[in-house]
Amino acid sequence: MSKLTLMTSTLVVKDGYQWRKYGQKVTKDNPSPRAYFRCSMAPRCPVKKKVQRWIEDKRYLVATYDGEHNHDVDCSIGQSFASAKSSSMAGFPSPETSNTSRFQSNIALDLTLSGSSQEKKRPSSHDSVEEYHNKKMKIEEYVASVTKDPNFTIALAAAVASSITDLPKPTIL
DNA sequence: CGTCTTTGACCAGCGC
DNA sequence: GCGCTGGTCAAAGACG
Repeated sequence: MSKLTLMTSTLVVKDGYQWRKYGQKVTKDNPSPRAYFRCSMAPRCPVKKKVQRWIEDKRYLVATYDGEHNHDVDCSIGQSFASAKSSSMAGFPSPETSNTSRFQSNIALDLTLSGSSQEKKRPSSHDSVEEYHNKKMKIEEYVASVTKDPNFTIALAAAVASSITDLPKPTIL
């Protein structure tokens, strides 16, 4: 739950649009809760987005877009999109990608979690090394297929740019 | 004080 | 017709 809260706490995600969460539901096919978002940049924008953790690997987020934006990306947001505050939505496709791939699913790579020490993706006591390698193979397979997509390069560039421009400040605790 | 998130309740569609 | 499931609404609380 806390991870989901983390996921949904950021309103401006890196697809350049502003989203408002209006619901959350646990679906049958995926134990991870699915969150429902609406575009809040334009009151009449019919676009909806469903965000759910990928069942194959919960480090990844899957965002499904429904509809088409009837407005442009806010320039300020669109620009800050490259250097937006780091959120777990990192790796979203660029605004252009989102528009051209309307009515299609977009995969959002959760890059921040990959570096999270809290993530328990290492082989645990009940997670054999073989199983771990199996999962790793699946991920690599998925990555290989994704990297063939030219849009992925754009998304990756945006994600890398954001991580560079938003280097964590030295926190004094 | 205004905005946003959370979450339980409600509704509609679909399969049996 | 009934039950299940996905999607949406709306009230309450949290936060800046």
